Amino acid sequence: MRYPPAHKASTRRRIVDGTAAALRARGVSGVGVADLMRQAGLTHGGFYAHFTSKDALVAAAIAAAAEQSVRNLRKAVQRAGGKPPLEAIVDAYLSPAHRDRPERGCALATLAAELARESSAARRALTVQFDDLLAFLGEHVPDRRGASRRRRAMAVLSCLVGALTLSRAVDSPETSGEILAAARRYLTGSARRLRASRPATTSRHHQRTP
Amino acid sequence: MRYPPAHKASTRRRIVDGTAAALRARGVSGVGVADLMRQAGLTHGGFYAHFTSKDALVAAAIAAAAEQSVRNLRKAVQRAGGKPPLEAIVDAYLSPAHRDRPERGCALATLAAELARESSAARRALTVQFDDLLAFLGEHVPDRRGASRRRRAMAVLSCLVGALTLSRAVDSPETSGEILAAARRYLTGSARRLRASRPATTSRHHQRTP
DNA sequence: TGTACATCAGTGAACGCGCGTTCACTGATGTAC
DNA sequence: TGTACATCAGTGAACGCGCGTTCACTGATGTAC
Repeated sequence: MRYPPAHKASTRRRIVDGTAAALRARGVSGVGVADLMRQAGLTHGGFYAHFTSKDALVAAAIAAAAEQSVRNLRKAVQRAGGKPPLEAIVDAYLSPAHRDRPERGCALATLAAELARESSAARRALTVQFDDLLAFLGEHVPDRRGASRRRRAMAVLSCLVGALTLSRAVDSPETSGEILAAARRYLTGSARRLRASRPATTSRHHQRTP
Repeated sequence: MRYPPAHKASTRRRIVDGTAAALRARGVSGVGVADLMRQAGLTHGGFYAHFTSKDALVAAAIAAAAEQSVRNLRKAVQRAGGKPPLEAIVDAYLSPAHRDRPERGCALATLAAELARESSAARRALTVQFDDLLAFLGEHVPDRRGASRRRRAMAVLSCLVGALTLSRAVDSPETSGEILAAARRYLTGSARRLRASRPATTSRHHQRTP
């Protein structure tokens, strides 16, 4: 069964991508090595030719999910038209579509609580995702100074992750929608209030760290 | 081994309380029936004389944890002195002490993501905790109208839960502390800004729904 | 060009383990006579 | 007051199951001669 040189790498990618989705849908303890291999069209025995452990696969899958998340939010900013970028991000992140498709969404909302308990490569990968998202948010937050930009990005990200998680956890669809709407309004409202109090910087959404 | 009439109830309470702690420390899939019974000084066989299933115990434990959470926050408000109640709540919820003791803390932060995936009695219990915390926050939020009070309480709760979860997930102690501080500042700052813009209501923290 | 061999991604049986749940049993006590 | 029996919280062996991981093996292909 000798395969072309790129074959193994493409199999690996298939396993990682499938895991990235399954993981966000069912959590780390909700996915099994055998399931994941079957999903990639393989049997479980070959798993350890690709990864040293389940944790290593989970870490790789989180890294893949993280890239996808940031890419999606960048797209949302580009598609936003006249909308301030931060508003576009908040609307996309706190949309019913994101809530209803955890398998394609932000891994922080689905995995942070579970991974907080263990010290693993997976936790490391999740921290990297956190840093990436934070840097991305920092580009679009209305503050001027680096320190306050980082602070606000952290607060906004907390709100995003918390609201999405709660909107998924609550068992009433009405309440779920209310949570998303309330957080959207709170986040974009407080940015507007800040811009209004500092008219000089109103249109500086795209400012970046030097 | 006939026991006094109150004996069974007190055993049940011991199991529930132990589970309420273990659950928040290790998650639903991280605790086993046998462990929990051993922790209460019993063997696993007697479990089903007290509960119909693991899920039923988890639901009871979440209800117990919820009561404790709200009680703790009420205490924080009473102990606050001159501090606005909302600020006392935010400071208590986003304290390093709360972060470092998940087993005594808010169940939303530890269990929401995990329970969002299943429809169970446990998820129902968590929704009740959400409603309780929301009502409690609603008592102390700076808004006047009921609808905007509920909206703001939802946004604040989202921020609290998200920041606590992220501060536990991130693997750098410095970043963890920064997240807590940033969310504290954001939440109390935006309430202050709102109060400042409506001087007439500055001292109405304790106002309640009629 | 033809033959023998090395390679290595993938197979499938097996491992020890912990899980939630079931069930026949125990034995100290309260109750009936 | 003394004896026989019912009660029932708790015991511990056993169940089927799925888990992560290991390992001897397969077999189509590229390479060496």
